Amino acid sequence: MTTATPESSYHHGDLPSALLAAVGDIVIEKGAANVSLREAARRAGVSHSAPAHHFGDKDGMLAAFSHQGFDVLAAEVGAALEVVADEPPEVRIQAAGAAYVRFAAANPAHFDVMFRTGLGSVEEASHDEMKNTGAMDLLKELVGEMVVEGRVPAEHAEHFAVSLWASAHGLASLWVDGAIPHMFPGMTLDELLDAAFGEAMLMFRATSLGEGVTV
Amino acid sequence: MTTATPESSYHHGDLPSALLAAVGDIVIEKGAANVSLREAARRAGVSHSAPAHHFGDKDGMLAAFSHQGFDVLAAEVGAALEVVADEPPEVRIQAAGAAYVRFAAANPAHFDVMFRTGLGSVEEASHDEMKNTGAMDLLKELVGEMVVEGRVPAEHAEHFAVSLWASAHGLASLWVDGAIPHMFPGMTLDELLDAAFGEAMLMFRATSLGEGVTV
DNA sequence: TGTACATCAGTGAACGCGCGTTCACTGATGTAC
DNA sequence: TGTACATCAGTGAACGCGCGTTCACTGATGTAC
Repeated sequence: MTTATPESSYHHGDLPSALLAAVGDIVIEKGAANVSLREAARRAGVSHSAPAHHFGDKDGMLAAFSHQGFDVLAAEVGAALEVVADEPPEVRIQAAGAAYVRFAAANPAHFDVMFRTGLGSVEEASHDEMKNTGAMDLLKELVGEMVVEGRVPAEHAEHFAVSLWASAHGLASLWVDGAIPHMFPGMTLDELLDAAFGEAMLMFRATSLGEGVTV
Repeated sequence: MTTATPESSYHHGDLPSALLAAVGDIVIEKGAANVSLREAARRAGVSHSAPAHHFGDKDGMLAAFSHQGFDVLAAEVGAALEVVADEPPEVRIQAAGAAYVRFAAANPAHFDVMFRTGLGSVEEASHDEMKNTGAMDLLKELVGEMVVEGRVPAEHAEHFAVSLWASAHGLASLWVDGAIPHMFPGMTLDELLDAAFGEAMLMFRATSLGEGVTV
């Protein structure tokens, strides 16, 4: 049993991971805007020019952090779906939506960099990640199953999909930045997930879309 | 008729407004993280130390920009509600939600700074603005009317309110950062607002909340 | 109408700071023979 | 087992930059009398 921390070694062992962990800490403590190569290096206990070795430049480091988040998100949604693999599509949509919001709540720094970094920044890269992990395909596929089973009129499938995505994304955003706990103290995430993705709600959304009065 | 631009004058005329307009442009072009006092001053054609005169410091300038956004949001939601003042509460909720999303789509820079500046920044100030403009009170009041009319069980009122807020906020976020147009090209905002806040949808949400199967 | 003065708006030089990036380097590790 | 060498990981000095903030200043405007 060797000492767990090889602190006298010249090589770090797993510097990329340590740097990404540092990025997460910085985002939580000082906001995504204050992430810097030098600060991440400092926290990883390494010279300020070391990060460039692994990530090329600052954008590269943030992109790696974001990518890590998309991997975790995909894994967690996937795991949630395995549990309900044999259930009808509305139950699986419910599970996927809940996993999306829970991911955000559990990984606020990642969610922030992935989706909330703001206008003019790495947006397009994020959209591509979203496509590459197949998240959007998955949503469309689940909605597609509901169409096949006759539960969603084909012409409303896309609106249904976007509407679900927006519910999940809005819940995640407001929860992560503390707005919900601030305005409605004591409310739990489980209650909210149930209100937004409860089965009765999903079934109604699926069938009634487009039948409402025009705004 | 004098020349519209008093360019030789020492005093600007309305420098605060010009600076806030510059902030908006910077947010759109380079992201909220790249807003600086000096860049705003440059765009307003004024010395780099002028902004401090009006806003104190950088945080003050961003707070003023955010405040301006909350004012516009409150005005637009108010105007939308006047049109439907005599309608039942679910119609007014629909109108308010649509106004919220339309505000974001029309003022992406403001929406970004108000709500999406990220963890660790001016969050708490934003929550307070939200309270001060009475936006949250308004939502609670409208939902309260539905409770009084027996359309929402009192114990589900808060979940209903949050669920509506999340839908609006998610739609606004995904629309503003281009995710929806990117994933679902050709979709219009009106279609989405109808899907999310259509009257049938609202009525169902109001009555069915909490009756779904637990997640 | 004119003068004195206070107030306000904007200037420009100066400061110190943290940053991203480059580059020649050195320490450590692995591999071929 | 030992040696030579290539490759990789991290160092530290140096650069130039844009920034926020301060401060004594000056130009313009308004107000009291």
